[in-house]
Amino acid sequence: MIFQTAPAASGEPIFKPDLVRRMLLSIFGGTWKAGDRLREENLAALFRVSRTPIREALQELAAVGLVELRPNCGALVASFGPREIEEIYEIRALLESEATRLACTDLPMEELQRLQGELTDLLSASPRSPAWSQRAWDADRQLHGLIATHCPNRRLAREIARYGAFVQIVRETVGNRDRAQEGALKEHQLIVAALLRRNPLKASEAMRLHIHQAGQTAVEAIRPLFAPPKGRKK
Amino acid sequence: MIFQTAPAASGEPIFKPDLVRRMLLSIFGGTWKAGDRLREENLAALFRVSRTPIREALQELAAVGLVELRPNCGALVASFGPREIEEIYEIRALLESEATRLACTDLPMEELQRLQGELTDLLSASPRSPAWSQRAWDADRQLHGLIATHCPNRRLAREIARYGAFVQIVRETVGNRDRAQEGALKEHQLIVAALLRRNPLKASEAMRLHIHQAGQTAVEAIRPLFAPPKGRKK
DNA sequence: GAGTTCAGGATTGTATGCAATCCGTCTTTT
DNA sequence: AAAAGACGGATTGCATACAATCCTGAACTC
Repeated sequence: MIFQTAPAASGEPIFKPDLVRRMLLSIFGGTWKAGDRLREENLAALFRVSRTPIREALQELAAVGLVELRPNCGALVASFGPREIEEIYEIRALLESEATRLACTDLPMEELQRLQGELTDLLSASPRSPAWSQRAWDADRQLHGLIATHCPNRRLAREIARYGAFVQIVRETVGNRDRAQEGALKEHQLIVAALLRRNPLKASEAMRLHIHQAGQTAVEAIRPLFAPPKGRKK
Repeated sequence: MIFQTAPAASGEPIFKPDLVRRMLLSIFGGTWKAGDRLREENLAALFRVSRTPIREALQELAAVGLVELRPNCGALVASFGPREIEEIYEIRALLESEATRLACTDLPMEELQRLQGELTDLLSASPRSPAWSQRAWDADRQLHGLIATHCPNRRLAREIARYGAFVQIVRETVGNRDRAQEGALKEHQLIVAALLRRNPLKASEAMRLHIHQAGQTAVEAIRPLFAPPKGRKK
């Protein structure tokens, strides 16, 4: 098991935001395999709710592409291997680099400088404790969030946010890898430096590279989970 | 999905997609204004169904961004003026230019040559009849469809298809404008020529410009509808 | 008179029951 | 015996009923 997957017969009722999230974790965590057919009644029993919220949760998951909803045939779990992860990061790289380019001139200097300081602190900190990892991820979220917030194309920001769930879950799956995090922080420094110089193209390209790197890390971390072909290919 | 109602494999009247499409047309057609609060019970009465399919349709519309779904507050019709159209075309330009770049080497020569011939025919045809417009739109769809089909990043193709609904509806709103269509055909020629030369960067850039131009046309066509807040709406 | 609180109505969220549909299997006919 | 059609179980799609929540407004207190 990759990480703590939800089910396990807790007697407490589940509320909708949690419901979607828990189903998402179950899907991504490997409770079900790609191509599995999810039956509403089973899910309803599993999560202790009726079929109605289950159906709505499935629709939300289908909108993000985690399940395929076929009329009168139920929900099929989408495939989610290294290839799909790579595709997602390719799209993220596109969207976020563009957002970086567009937001570059609007980003408040003081925020950028604060982030720059935080990045320097993090990289010079000696112990790579879990707390350090947490701070590093917070810094990552702050940078991406800052750009999304100041992106003049609101729909673009929205599309980026759509992929936030994936990123979050991939992170939880990948786990804390100091080496990768350190690399990410250095890439962040490049981005912030370009933003401070108000150089949209440089910043955009730095962001593209950063997400490309993150994608490679994620793919490498996930590949072993899919490497042993345990037969269930079809 | 939402538009491109099921490929007519079965001629039967499909209920739910039809419902979503009708709501979509109502929203975009001006039955409701931006910010209007849609109440499920009213919609249910209007479309003669119960609230359950209405809720599901609203979720689908929310997934595409046509309504904003707020917990316990119902569905708010999203704003849809020139600014939003511009944003959409900006994103389309990003996605489709990348898809063009990725698909460039895989596109079958014969299809490209056929399209090239069709474009030449269309541009040399003298009468700009409605039939000509139809053929021109078909050629447009074929080009974009061809690229999406051969795009190795399947999720990217899926995201592009998500915006197909907007494109379709914007077209119906904008109507056929010969001058714009003629320009689009010439841009198509540039794209196809680059694809035939297997030049991904040139093709990608040509696609980006093409969609940018189409976006400008759409914005100009839609702006007058929003300039005076008088009743172009019912 | 203004702010607060509580009650009532209105609206969304959830549960359950029923109808329509699909798939597997068995029977019947050629 | 093989193929085709029909029947039954299983599952999704829809409708209705109920519970929880939110907004409105008015009355009450300070």
